[in-house]
Amino acid sequence: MPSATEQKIIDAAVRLFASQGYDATSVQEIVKAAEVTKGALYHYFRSKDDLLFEIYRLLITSQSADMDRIIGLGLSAAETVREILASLVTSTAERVDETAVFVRELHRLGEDRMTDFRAERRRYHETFLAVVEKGQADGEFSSVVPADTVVRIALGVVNQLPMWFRPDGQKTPAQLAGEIADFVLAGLR
Amino acid sequence: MPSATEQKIIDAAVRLFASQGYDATSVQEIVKAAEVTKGALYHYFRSKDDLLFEIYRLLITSQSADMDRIIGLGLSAAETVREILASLVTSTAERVDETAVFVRELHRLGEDRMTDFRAERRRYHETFLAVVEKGQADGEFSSVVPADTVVRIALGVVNQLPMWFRPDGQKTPAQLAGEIADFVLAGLR
DNA sequence: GTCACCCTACCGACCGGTCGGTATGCTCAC
DNA sequence: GTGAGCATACCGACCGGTCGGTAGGGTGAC
Repeated sequence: MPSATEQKIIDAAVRLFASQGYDATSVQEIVKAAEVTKGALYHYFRSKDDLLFEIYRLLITSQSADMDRIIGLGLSAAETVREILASLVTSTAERVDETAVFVRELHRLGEDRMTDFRAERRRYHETFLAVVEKGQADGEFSSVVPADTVVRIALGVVNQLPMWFRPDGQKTPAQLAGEIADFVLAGLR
Repeated sequence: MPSATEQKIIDAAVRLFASQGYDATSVQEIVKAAEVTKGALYHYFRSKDDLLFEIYRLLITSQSADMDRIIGLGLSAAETVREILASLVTSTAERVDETAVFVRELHRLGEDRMTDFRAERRRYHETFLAVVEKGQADGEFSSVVPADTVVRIALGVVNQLPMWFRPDGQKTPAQLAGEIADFVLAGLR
């Protein structure tokens, strides 16, 4: 449970990192935007890197929880794929800044954290892959395109969302989620 | 026609920007890796930003030329989409570093260059879009998923390629290009 | 009740070091 | 001789991080 000050710092950092990039954003800028002081920032975070990592952690945690919940519903392969994509697209659309930072600054993770992260992403990737493969094995999905390529495409699309999705655009996140799910499922027929 | 020195600088910069990011790479590092001096770098490029932009320019120019060439062949919609994707995927696979830098550091473009870039990307996007829309109008493609979403998905996948494609992996660029084209076309049936 | 004692939360001036960029001059092909 | 193609020494701005200090609230001994 983050304090109000901590939350202000994270919010400001996400916004600035998303619009300028991590390195191009100074700690001074963050504290100014968050209306706190440097002392406050370094009271809550051990380093600028730590702050970045906290942003990642919040995002990954929530995405993994979503996926686990959907898998737990025990739906058919097609329905599971649709739900996973819909949940991913809508949650990403709601947090475009976090996702933009995440995608763009991933390489800044240190050795240890990168290892942790890769393990978590691998788990995520393979859970999704298993759903597609099961659908193919059961004959619910076509096997023309290998399952791993399908998963790569599907997750890649979501990561690119921040590049073109605009909250004030014509399509609501839910609409978009539906279209993307339709397209991916069509490719699996 | 860039001189040998100029080329060495660009190559080194691409490699370093791709692995560490633009801001995290100092001009000192670049000249050291390129085995030239700062004087040489600032003889050919007006600023570090200029160097980055030159990398963009080379990539965009070649991609646009590829697309124009394919459109000029006058193939069917399906064949055109397949060729565009195949060409994009293989050329991106051959230049993962450039593409990684491009995707990651886009936001660093200044006002003017960003405007130029958006115009060029818009042109690219709409040329592709026109092909898909024509295919849908002619009944060659399904219209279940709106053309603009299909184009976004297709181009998004390519931009994400550097995140997971490995030149020493199991799949050749050509194989991958085929699979991606298959999947996109399947979604258009 | 109150005062000594702490503790968390926060402040902001300051530091060593690095960065992008420049000024100046050499050298060699033409 | 003169200009393109570099090399080298150097500059001022700014950066992430530190550190001595403070404000204010909780708490337990008396």
